[in-house]
Amino acid sequence: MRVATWNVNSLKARLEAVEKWLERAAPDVFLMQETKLADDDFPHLILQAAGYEVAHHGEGRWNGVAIASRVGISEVITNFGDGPVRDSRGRSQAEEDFDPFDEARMLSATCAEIRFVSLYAPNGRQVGSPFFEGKLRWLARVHEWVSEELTPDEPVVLGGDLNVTPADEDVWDPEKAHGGTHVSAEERHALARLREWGLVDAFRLRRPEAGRFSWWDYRAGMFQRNQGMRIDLLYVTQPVADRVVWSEIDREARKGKPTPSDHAPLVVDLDEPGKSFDAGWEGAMARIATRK
DNA sequence: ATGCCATACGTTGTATGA
Repeated sequence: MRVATWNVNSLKARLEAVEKWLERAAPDVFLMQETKLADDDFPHLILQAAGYEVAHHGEGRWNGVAIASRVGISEVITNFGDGPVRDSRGRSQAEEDFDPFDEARMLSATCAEIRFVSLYAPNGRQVGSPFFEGKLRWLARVHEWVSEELTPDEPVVLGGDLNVTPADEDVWDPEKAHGGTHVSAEERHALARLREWGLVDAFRLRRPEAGRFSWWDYRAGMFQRNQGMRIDLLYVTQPVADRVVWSEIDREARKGKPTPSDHAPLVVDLDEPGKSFDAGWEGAMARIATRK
């Protein structure tokens, strides 16, 4: 069984790229973030034609999370079960009106007897800003929800764009990484609490090396220099960790035409390897190592 | 120190992203 997560940075802009990638990698369960769609605008027929049933939780202009499955989908929960979110089309963007719990950032469903959670953490903007405080509150809510609703001995896959690097080897240069967000001790502590509860970083079970990132800024040739961050994660409970046989970030998907998402998909295989593909790391890492 | 690029919304610019 293959599990994947990808921040697509607008499913409307990326629909063809996503269709092609589903053929390329053939995941059984596929978490998406930043669909940037209202629920009514989700292209269910196109995903259905590709073999997937989809649960989507959107709000229009920003955010939006989904779970696509070809092994069934049930028990859908949105926004921590705390009620509807606000439509972001035409709503206030004032700082004092920011509330991450009024945004479409959390969706959960059961597929093939595993509880999946698709997450899109707030960006945080600047350390110490109201947006950063909101990000920490939201990450704490993830921990609270997991603690109250799940147990570490049941199969859980919690993943998505967490907007936090777990450790320094997950960022090209912690000093230069956006003035502290995504690398701060507070944000990393929030991830550590999830691990202490019973979640394991599935990618790290199979890929211990530094320098394999899932996000690169569009600007300044960051991707070509492999100056990025690993902020897209699949955290799994031990019953799932025991089944992990392979993992990779698909760097090739960051090259899509006409424009790619600024994130690459993360793939984890359970029980047996899925469809094989060249993720493009071997040549890329060799070229980067020889560059001045 | 800032822009670099890309998205949506909607219009020749603004907000957001990480």
